[in-house]
Amino acid sequence: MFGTLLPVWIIRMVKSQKNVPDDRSTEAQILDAARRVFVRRGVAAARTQEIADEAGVNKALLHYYYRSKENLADAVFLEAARHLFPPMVATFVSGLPLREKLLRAIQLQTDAATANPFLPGFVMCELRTDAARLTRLLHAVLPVETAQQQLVAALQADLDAEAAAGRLRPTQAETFLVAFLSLAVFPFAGSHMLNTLLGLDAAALDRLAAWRRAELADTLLRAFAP
Amino acid sequence: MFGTLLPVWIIRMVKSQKNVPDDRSTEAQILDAARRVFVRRGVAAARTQEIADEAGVNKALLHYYYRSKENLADAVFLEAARHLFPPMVATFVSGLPLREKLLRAIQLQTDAATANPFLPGFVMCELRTDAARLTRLLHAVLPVETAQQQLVAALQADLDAEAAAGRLRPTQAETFLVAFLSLAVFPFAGSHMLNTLLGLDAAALDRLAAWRRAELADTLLRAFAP
DNA sequence: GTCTATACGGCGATAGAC
DNA sequence: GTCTATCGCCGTATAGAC
Repeated sequence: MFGTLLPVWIIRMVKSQKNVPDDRSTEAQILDAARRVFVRRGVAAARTQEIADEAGVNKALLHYYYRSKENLADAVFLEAARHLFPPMVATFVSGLPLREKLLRAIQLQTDAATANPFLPGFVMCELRTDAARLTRLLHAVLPVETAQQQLVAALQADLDAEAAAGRLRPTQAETFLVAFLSLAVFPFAGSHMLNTLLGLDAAALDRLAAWRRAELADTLLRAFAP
Repeated sequence: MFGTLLPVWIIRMVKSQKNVPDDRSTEAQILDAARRVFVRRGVAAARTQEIADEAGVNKALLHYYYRSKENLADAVFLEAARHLFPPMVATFVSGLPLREKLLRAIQLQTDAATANPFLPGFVMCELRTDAARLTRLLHAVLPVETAQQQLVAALQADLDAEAAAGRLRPTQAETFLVAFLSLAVFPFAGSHMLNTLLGLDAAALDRLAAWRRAELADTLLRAFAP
């Protein structure tokens, strides 16, 4: 259907508007290799040669499929983000009780960070100095403004209801949300820091992750109790 | 006292063993410029030419004083870390009541992160994939193992005492410490993420910082209350 | 101490052959 | 689609004038 001499990024632009399934051979191998190397080295320190070696192809093929290391990093991010952000937003705007929302959100975040350690580090580090790029990537995954408004509005309604019932203090949704994200994301994003700074090894970090799955929702609710 | 033809990094090695005050002219200007450029671009994306321009000196002088970009980044880190980590450890091993310790620690962390946005990002991002370097740098600032043990032991004693008095649930020091660091550090380290993801502007982040200074200690204690 | 000038090597990007 | 060869940028390093 597509001429074999067309650069792949042009084919991809057409396919992305037509739901044509991608060819999952060399292109996917490069993406998998890139994810592994990015996780191992960080994007900045990753060498395209190492990615090519790990994928078993030539360095020039990376350019053929993705045109630049930056695009390759974006593709890795998007693949992971599509599996995390939409379900996360859907959870918070669902009709579930607040405690159930928190439990599901923690489950989503924990599973995503375990399956894909790339995501938190990439967002916090590589995109730190390029807000425009982060904005562009997020808009490829979510209707950001709409999702923000709906999520914050739904959470504020939950918090107001809990406050009216005397189960929580009056609380701003932003405050609660930042506390939630801090407790859920930081231990993954900063695992190296915790390892060196506090001497927490992989086993200790696993225990903490288990604690979060079991206790974080109730701990957070207790933190904002009257 | 030192020959003016000796490379500065050798002079520095001698001075660091003798408490000789550094010359605070060109060398300090380079350090200040490097800090600004590193904060603006991230270390990996920072160009040594931009640092030299910003310091008003030639690129060769960077090599004369610091030998490499990595050494320059280390120097920026050490300057900031010396002002944060030792007082932080001292606070936790002091004889103050737990609530006072938390209030002081939050004050220290907030002041440090405000005065020096370089630190959390540098540790979480640039040192993420180089544990050996982080370890080496920390040992230049603190007796890491000793400090870790004393801090965790002191905190565990506090938590046990509070639990015995019925004011807290039985709590592991590691769990409490990670929760504290998450809530105190993440909003700074991930400010760009919060900005784009949740639409929090600088004013909103300032309000959250004010909230943490005023409320975080009690919120954290409430989170681990019976 | 500070500068100009220059060289080397690594790496990302790219052209062109097949 | 895949490869070889090459270009250009940048960090590092050094020589040498003042």
